[in-house]
Amino acid sequence: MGYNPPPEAVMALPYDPQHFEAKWQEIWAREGFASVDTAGEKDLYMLMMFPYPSGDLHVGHGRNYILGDCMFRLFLQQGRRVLNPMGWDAFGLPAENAAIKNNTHPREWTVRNIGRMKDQFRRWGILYDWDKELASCEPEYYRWNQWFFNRLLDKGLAYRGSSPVNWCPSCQTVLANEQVKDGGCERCRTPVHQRELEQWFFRITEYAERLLEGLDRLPNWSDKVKTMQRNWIGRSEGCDVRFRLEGTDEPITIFTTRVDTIYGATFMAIAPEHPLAERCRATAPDADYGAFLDRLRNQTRLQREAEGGEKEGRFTGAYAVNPFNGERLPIWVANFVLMEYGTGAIMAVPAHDERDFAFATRYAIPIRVVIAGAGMGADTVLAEAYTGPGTVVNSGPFDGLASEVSKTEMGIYAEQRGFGKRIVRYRLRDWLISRQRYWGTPIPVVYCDRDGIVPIPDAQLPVVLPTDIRFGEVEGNPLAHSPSFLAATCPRCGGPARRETDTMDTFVDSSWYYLRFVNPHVHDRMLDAERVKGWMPVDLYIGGIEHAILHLMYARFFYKVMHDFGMVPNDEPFQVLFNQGMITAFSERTGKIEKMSKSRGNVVSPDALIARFGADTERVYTLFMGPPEKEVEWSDEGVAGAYRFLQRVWGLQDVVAAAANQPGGPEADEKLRVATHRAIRKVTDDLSRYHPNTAIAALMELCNSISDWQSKASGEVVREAYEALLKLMHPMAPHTSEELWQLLGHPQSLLRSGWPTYDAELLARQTVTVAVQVNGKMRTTVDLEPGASAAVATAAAREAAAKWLGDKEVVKVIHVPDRMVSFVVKG
RNA sequence: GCCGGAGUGGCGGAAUGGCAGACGCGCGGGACUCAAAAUCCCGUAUCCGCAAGGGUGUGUGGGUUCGACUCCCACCUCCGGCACCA
Repeated sequence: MGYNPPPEAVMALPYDPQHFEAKWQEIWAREGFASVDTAGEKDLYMLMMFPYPSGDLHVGHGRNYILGDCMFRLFLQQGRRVLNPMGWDAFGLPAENAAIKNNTHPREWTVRNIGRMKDQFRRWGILYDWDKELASCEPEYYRWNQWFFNRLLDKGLAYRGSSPVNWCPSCQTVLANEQVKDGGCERCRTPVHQRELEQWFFRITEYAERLLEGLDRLPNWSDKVKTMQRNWIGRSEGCDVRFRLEGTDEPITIFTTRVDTIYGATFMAIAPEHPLAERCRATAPDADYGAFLDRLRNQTRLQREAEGGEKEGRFTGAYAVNPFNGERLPIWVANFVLMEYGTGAIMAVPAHDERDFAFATRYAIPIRVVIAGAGMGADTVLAEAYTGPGTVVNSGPFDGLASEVSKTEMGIYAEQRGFGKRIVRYRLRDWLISRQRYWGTPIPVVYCDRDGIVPIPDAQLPVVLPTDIRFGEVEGNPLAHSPSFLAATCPRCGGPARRETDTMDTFVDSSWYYLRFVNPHVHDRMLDAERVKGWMPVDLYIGGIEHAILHLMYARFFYKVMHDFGMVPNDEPFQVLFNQGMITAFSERTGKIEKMSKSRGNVVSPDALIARFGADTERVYTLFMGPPEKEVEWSDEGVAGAYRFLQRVWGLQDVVAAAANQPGGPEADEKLRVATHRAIRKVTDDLSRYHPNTAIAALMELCNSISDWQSKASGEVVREAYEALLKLMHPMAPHTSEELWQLLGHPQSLLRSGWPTYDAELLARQTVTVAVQVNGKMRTTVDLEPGASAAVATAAAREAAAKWLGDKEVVKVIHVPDRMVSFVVKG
């Protein structure tokens, strides 16, 4: 059996995707398959994370968009009304750096790249509703960043504050905590420095609890992303306790999660940046105290981490009084206490905290057990800190309580006496949005000598980026050197004012673009309440895992704020989140398998690939490589396999034509029909759970079945199989399937030809192969009618397994209908 | 250290607790060809065996079960995140 080539005369042309791919791209665009009027009823809103228009797309980028297009086409074939827009995250540093390098304007570079990328999408056969296209660098878009900034300001959710911030000397700007990775700038890896600066913040900490709680209502987000966000938010329950600075009435507050150990505190430790540390400069006993402080404060995060947890400190000379027992505790400055977390001061309990233990050991500070675990007593000498639970000892009135109980009791005690408070703290910091760069949304405020910080009234928005800027001529932010931009009028008093020259973090843009897509042509307001109510939330959001914290947390924050403002109908923007894995490749330069990137020299360009094999080959291969959520390595051999598959499908048109009038036979017809309908069932199921890889495997099997039965089945059945194959493969290989569909004589696009349904009755009446086990070992199989009774199945299985059963006693028979029969025998 | 995910042929990978290795790549053999490429057909976990057949196999060790890649416990390795967070 196999491929019997039909006579030369009727042979179709060889598979040549160059010949028809562009044609179909044009037809799809012209017919407007992707356009949706959002004034109408919502069916489904799907979205890919909008890209930064960097210009060069490689096959690794393709994965995201190809997967999305595959799902989109499936939905369209199934007759659904789907909003699937695309836009550009168009502000950002690369454009500005390119402008400096080439002496152009960031806009030119950006617009050119957008053009290139749109063209790339088209050549991949990817459809979007381009009528909804937006670019965040357009005043039409970013004016709403400014408008929303004003709303945040109204509610006290935007504020200007001073705090130690991360400064990247290479990018010449500050960064949010979320944008610092391993102590370096996430973009350029330059170590960041801490600087005390006045900057604009969004009060995301106000929403910490709700950001945390909301995660529980997102069953269709991966645990990975949710865990990352939970870690980032870093909730911990504890107690603030107010100590007194000895010899004064001055309080010094610490935060602890282990108030149950407070009788074991033998010293207090404060961060080098703590105000008290500075005040003790003159009186501290160690001569190098001041130098020590300066050294710690000037350390970068990276340097601090490089010290590998080595505990170091100096005695300040001051003492704190423990409000629980009146004991005086020496106050030390310690390198392991962070000013950013809690109050920047801790009570140190060496017996029950590893860090405190290490520090106390080094500086010969007493260690006092107050929690006795199993086998421990009040006088146990510890070789290491005991951090587990136990019975409270050496703790006055609390002795004998279980540590968990005393944690609550002591908290209540402190509250009643007025020197403490049970409290929840978070690791999450407020979102620093100021950037000292040009290519971003101007922060809409002015500084007036008389009125101070004055926001630009809504009616005067947008504050537009000036265009008379020469790039590369001055250090730092060119806005700060633009006299026309700087000079402003105070909206309040009409006097002269200086305009804010910082721009907004580009993550502000991406925090709400998915809302603008619903009403991109509404010009008098940010959002159209009706349409937003109709279409939000996004049902399916596809993007890379690299945004697990940054974009996805900021967007959730914005959405919750908007919910509180009554602007959106619910409080989580993305129902289902699908994170596709990276495509990697071997890099000659580094000798490793790594993420594709220009700098690693391991990119595969889609241009050459499309020129040689066509876009469908790249699509099929990309989807076939492995499950889309996993990381996979690109292989040129694998591409050839995808090409071969498409070629075989193409070649089958001759087979179908040759079989057209043949009568077939009942057995062959049934066999091929079963193969066809099983494929329909499997492809439908697999695609709906985002497994295009196994869906393609099923298509390959159907293709093999058609080859196998083409000469024996009737022309009608062969054609049915082939038409199903074309419909089923359309989401993965849209050009090839459309062309073949048309060659079969169908005037309508596959996008309007429906999705096949399978004949459940046909599949249900097929004989089933039932496994036969003896003592748990798989021995043989029997073919049975579906739904065979236990008696029938057991009898057949007993006969088939006679060889293994012999005359042994059958103790038990387990029958799983249509699956297996298992004998348990004795002896 | 804590949290999440993963470990299956030469490779990418399939398998609601019920025939492990679908499908593809690669490799071997064959057909076609003067020859090669392309294409098509057959084979391809491993060990014993000419074969029929049988043994062993899903990171390691235990457990639950008639039956475990799948569930439970302990451990190892890799990937990702957080990390002196009090």
